[in-house]
Amino acid sequence: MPAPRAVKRPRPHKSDVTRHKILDASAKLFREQGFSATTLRQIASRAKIKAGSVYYYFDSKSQILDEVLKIGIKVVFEAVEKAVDALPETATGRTRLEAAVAAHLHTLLRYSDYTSANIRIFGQVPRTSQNRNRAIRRTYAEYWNGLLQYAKDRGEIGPDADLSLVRLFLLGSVNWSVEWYDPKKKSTEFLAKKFCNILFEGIGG
Amino acid sequence: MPAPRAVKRPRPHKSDVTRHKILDASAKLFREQGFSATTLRQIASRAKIKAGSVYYYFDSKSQILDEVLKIGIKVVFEAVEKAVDALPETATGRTRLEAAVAAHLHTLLRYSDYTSANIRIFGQVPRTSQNRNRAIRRTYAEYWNGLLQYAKDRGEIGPDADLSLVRLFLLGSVNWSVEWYDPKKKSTEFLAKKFCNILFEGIGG
Amino acid sequence: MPAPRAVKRPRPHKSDVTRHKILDASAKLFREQGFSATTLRQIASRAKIKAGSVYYYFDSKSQILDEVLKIGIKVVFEAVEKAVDALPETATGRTRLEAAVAAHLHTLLRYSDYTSANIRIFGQVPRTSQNRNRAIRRTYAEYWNGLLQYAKDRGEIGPDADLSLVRLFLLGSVNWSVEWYDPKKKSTEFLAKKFCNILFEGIGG
Amino acid sequence: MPAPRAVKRPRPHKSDVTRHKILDASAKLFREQGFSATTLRQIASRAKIKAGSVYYYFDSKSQILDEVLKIGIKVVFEAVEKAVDALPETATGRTRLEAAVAAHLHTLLRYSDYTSANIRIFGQVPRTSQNRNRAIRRTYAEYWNGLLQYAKDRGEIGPDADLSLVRLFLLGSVNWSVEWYDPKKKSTEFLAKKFCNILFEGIGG
DNA sequence: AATGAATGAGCGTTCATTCAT
DNA sequence: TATGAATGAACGCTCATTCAT
Repeated sequence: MPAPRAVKRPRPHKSDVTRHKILDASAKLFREQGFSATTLRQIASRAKIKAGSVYYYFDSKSQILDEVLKIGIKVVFEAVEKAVDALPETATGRTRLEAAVAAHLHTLLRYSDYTSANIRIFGQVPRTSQNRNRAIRRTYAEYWNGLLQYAKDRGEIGPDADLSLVRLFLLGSVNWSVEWYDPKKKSTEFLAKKFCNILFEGIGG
Repeated sequence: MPAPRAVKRPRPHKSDVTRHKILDASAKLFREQGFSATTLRQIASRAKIKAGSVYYYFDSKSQILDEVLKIGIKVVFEAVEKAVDALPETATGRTRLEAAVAAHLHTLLRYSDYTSANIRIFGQVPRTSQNRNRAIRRTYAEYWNGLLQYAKDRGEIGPDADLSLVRLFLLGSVNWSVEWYDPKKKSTEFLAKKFCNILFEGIGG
Repeated sequence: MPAPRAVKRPRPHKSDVTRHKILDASAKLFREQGFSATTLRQIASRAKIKAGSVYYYFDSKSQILDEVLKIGIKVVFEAVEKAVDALPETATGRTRLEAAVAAHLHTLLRYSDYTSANIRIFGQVPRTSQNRNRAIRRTYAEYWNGLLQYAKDRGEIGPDADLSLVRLFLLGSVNWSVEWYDPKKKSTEFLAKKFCNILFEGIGG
Repeated sequence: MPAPRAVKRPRPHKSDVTRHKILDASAKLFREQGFSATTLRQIASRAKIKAGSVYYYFDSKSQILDEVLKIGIKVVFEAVEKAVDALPETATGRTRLEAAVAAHLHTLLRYSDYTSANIRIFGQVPRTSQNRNRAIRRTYAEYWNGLLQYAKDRGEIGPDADLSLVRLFLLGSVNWSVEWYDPKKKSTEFLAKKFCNILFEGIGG
């Protein structure tokens, strides 16, 4: 997850600002209503411009979608990487996983409409858009596999575990939280801890 | 969750058949494309009738949605209950949970477009329709809480576990499988077993 | 205006009854909403049958319209003729006119939905239906011309009066009352008297 | 009834022109066929735009109706007021009434599709639209009452006359002319004169 | 850089009508 | 005699998109 956008364009043009407003508005609306229930006019209205102006920045509604989907993964990927990298080299595999889960959850539930939009709508979006998002998703999945492999190599995960399945199991729980999470009740850090506890120790009495 | 439809109407009218075809077509399409990307004409075409005829059976597209959502929970609820009830009285809490997970997964992934449609689209559907589906969803959630409580009471689940959170964690993983499951790779029974193993024993080495 | 229906069919078949119910329902609805805003299903529902059954009695919606329009004039024509014929031979032209106005008003405002429907909707109905109603309307107009001519011949109407224009003026006022008449405020007899007073004596001080 | 639109917007936008074309087309079609028999596509076609474009200017078909109905009364009101105001202060009540009738008739029969549409369709239009038109209709009726009262105060109308009834009688005749008037046969001025003669002197021999 | 105006395609829905039963 | 089921055409309306300004 390299190449922060800011390197390319140190001082954002006005156009960059508007472009961002369109994307922000779209992410929020896609997340709330889904892609096809969201109209260009809703997007434009939230971005405080007129519908026609959107086409100065994007060729089509599905180009906006592609960008939103891409940013959604990019943002969560960067956050997770950053959280793991911030750990001391001596950190255990489990500590790393906990940091990753916490960062993923925080991004998904508190920070980024792009990520939550991606997680929520991916399955209902036109297949062509899904396909365009698949490469980056795969890279992100590989990163998690790496995290799990690291722990397994160090004996923190039992030798019989099917890591792909574990990843699916863990990220399933985690992503599904977008459907029920209420920020007034629990913090994302608390949740991350609990999820990792269950994952590692199980609930058996 | 009893009441098999067949008892009420032993010989279905022609109209019942068409009504069912409409619902089946809708469930499949909603599941694939989401609610608002699905058109009445697509539904009609899959049901092999003309678009106008749909209105002989339903007042509106969202009435179809309501019915699809309702059936989606009803069907999985009935399947899970039936699977658990089929167990001997002596079955452990964990066995019951495993049977429940297997039945839920099978219904969701192999059997019912209604259930998978519900799980997939609920979050992107108009709030009014969500609300109309909430009562039965709550009942279903209560049933799972009961299953977990049973295991906890018998000491199969540790005394500190927050059962609501466990349910969310477990059903999250399970429901999320709708996004990645490939019937050619693993059976739902295998998956159920694995999920329960992770849940109870954890992956710790 | 001869041929009372009962002569042709002394004992009405059941079908005659239903046919009548359809016509009654149509007249009422056409009068209230106009022709094209009235649906076959509304008609059927008021007649307590199903929409398809209407076609056992009529070939099309506009055939119903034709019949309603025809009956509308027939009924008021018969009522007016009867009222005039009931007068003694010695009755003056003005008395005859007053009786005619009273009968027309009563039929239009209190008695027949067919007549009020005709008066209200004629101008907005397809030209073909208008044309089919024109013959009987002309006959009715001639009858009024006769009434006026009778009065003029006897010197009750000034020799310079253009009778066609007088008829238009009088029947205009009278027919327009369908737009404002409130049965709780004035009787049709009172109105007829007033109208004739204005027509004959004017309002000049 | 003053307020010439032109003062507000000296140079009409292109949009104003199209808006007007839509209203003109609607008034003409409503007048000819009634409200509900008139389709958006007919309106658009007469306005030389596409059906969808109508919605750039109006929210709904019934908003067009409301505007047409309002303009219909506004226009005839303004014309009548202007005609009466053009008379010398010394003009008699009868002269004023004659001018008013002439202006009303001319607007209704020769000048404004809005006014003739209003007069013809009001009774068959949805009640909600009727109600929205009622305020301005009432104001117009009051104006006529004022005209009649003026004549009565000066002794030109007999002291026993019920002015509301007289107004209904007169305007009934006048409005009804929309159903039979043929511009090739008589001028509206001629008709106005005749109507007032009958009204004031009656036809008595 | 942004918009007002317009469009074409298609949407959910209605409705007169048909017809086997 | 009447209806349940279905249809085809059209309706009011929405929407992504275009483009001159």
